[in-house]
Amino acid sequence: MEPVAPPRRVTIIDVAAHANVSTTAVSKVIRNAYGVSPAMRERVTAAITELGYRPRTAARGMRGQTYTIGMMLPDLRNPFFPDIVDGFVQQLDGTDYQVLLGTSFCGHEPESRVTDALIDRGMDGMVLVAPTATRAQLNHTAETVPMVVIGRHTRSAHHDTVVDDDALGAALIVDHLADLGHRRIAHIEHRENDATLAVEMPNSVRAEGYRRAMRARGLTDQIDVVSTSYTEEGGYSAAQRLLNRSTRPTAIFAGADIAAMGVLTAITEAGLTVPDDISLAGYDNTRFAAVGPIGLTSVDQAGRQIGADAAALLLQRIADRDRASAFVSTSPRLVVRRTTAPPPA
Amino acid sequence: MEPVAPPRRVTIIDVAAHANVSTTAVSKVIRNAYGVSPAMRERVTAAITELGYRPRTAARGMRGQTYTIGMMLPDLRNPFFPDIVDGFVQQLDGTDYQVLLGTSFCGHEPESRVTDALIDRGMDGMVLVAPTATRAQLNHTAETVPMVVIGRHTRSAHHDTVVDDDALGAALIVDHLADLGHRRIAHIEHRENDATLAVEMPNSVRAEGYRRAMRARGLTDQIDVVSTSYTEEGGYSAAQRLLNRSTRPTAIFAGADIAAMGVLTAITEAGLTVPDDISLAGYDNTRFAAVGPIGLTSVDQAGRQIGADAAALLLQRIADRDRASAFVSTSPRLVVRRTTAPPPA
DNA sequence: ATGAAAGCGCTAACAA
DNA sequence: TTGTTAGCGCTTTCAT
Repeated sequence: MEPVAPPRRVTIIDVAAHANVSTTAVSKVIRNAYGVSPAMRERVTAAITELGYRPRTAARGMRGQTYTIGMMLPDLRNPFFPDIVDGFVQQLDGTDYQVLLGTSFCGHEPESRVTDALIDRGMDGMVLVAPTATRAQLNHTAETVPMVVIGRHTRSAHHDTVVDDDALGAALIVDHLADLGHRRIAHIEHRENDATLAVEMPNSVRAEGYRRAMRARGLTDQIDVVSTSYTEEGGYSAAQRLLNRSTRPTAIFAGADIAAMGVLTAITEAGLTVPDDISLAGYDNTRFAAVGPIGLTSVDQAGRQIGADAAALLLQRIADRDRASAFVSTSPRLVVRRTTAPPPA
Repeated sequence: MEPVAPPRRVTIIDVAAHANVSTTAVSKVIRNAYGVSPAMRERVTAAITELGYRPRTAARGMRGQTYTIGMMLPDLRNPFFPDIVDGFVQQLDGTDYQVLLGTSFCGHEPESRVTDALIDRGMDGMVLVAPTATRAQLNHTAETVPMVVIGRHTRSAHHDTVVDDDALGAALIVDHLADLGHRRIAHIEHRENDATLAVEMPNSVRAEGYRRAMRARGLTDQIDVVSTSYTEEGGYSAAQRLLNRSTRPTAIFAGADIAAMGVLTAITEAGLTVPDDISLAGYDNTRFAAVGPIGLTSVDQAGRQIGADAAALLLQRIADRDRASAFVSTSPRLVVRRTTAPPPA
């Protein structure tokens, strides 16, 4: 028995022949387009079912639509991102769109490569989560394809934007810690070298919000920011540095829960206890913050809602590319758990 | 100023015209195909750069290749999966392939929908992580597109398979706990209703490995399995049930770290302490297991290696679809931390 | 080594 | 309402 060639895929032509109609009719039926009689629709639908026909996206893509939405995530390890994805996907449930994720793993697949790859694949729409591209690049992309940006603090006429009020969130933490009596409150930020980006990226806005809140509480001389990345390793190494200070902070505010996890490890290894020896707060209120023995004080930024908002905006933009752009800012909420307490006496 | 139409994308024809050559020549250059003089290559490359040309995947897809590999993940929240993705993507680094992720979020976007969507989008290859499709479905898919399956304990002539020896991993935990003196060791499994699938799914194999190991240690009458899902919520509710038993277990073996996190929360809420009151072990050795205050005893199954192996196999299969299929089984490793200790006296 | 031209499977403009 | 047909941007014979 010789190897059987993989059976050719069923095309619109097969369906048309099987139903004794034109390919146009079939095309109209699968697109729910205007101008098909009920009888025609029924015949075609029957043929489609019988033959198990599914349109090839590449062919449709040649004519404009791929029914695919691309999502760019900077990092799959940060447990906050799945919340966004979840809200996004759920909002799209019931539509014809399929969400595909591209991820620029910590740099060894640069963001622009992923974004370009998504464009080259003819996405009908794109969502970029905390992109580090320049404004010009973002606008350029947005002129090519309907786009929503999550996390960047910039208004653009070309794309919609959904952000959390990161400055407020940071202030919530600083005020909470200051109210508890802390003065030496350190912050761990995700490094941002580009000065232009710094005013727009969520990580930088949190850091700046921290500084401002510290000043507002009269703690200007206590401002202490360590730059690393929003990863466990980043939090770990940053905490090591902080714990080695001659006078170590009584509280650490990590800009992301994922970094706070690394901080916890470093604190534990140093033989210290949270919150007796040192207080710790995170950001994002990921599910891991709620885990029993951790009980991390954090800031909730409703990732699912952010994702859902982004999806709704993207659908609108796909429907009308020229509609005025929206800028949605959601309010964060402080979630106090057991990692924050008054400083040791 | 009227709204400017989005500039038409640069095509191969533009490049050909700009370089004064045929489109064939351009095509050959971008594919590194045989039969291009150095001079020709240089001219074309220059034109491509100058015009910023990038081929449209849809058009290439019409002729066979999309340079895209689809990855189906069952759940983005399980922190073990990013490890696999990471290894996979890194192995593909330097090739022309782009990895795109489809995810079937906890069922509200069923697995088959995602798989079909990836096929319809003309993926050059696919990786399915812990798919729940029937063998027949998997084989059918594999006849359509080069495919690697991660996690299923079945040999197939049509696709390659990469698995962890889950039975051994489960035994490592049971033996470890039994050696510590535990007898009432409960297991939390990810439910599998289909009896046929049960012998193939990693979750079921872990549960069966647990049972076998218990019997081998003479603990047959202590076998206690709670079925939920490998999620935090699943672990949480399962633990609640276990802690309400008239005689509660002295140790819990959660089939996944993510479930163990929920168990920790339940234990904490019950006012119990780990490992003094009760021991806990997980599986996957995710990064969260290592976090300081947790220190979860777990089983390492080298997700990055699994991902890398899968990628290597997939590349081979794309190059030669008829090559004999491989079945790679990796050995798990016990990682003892601080959540396991002898049972209370 | 190079180029002309057919065609992949759809959609949409136009005819009937 | 229904069908005919011209492409979309590539790749790939097949000539030259």
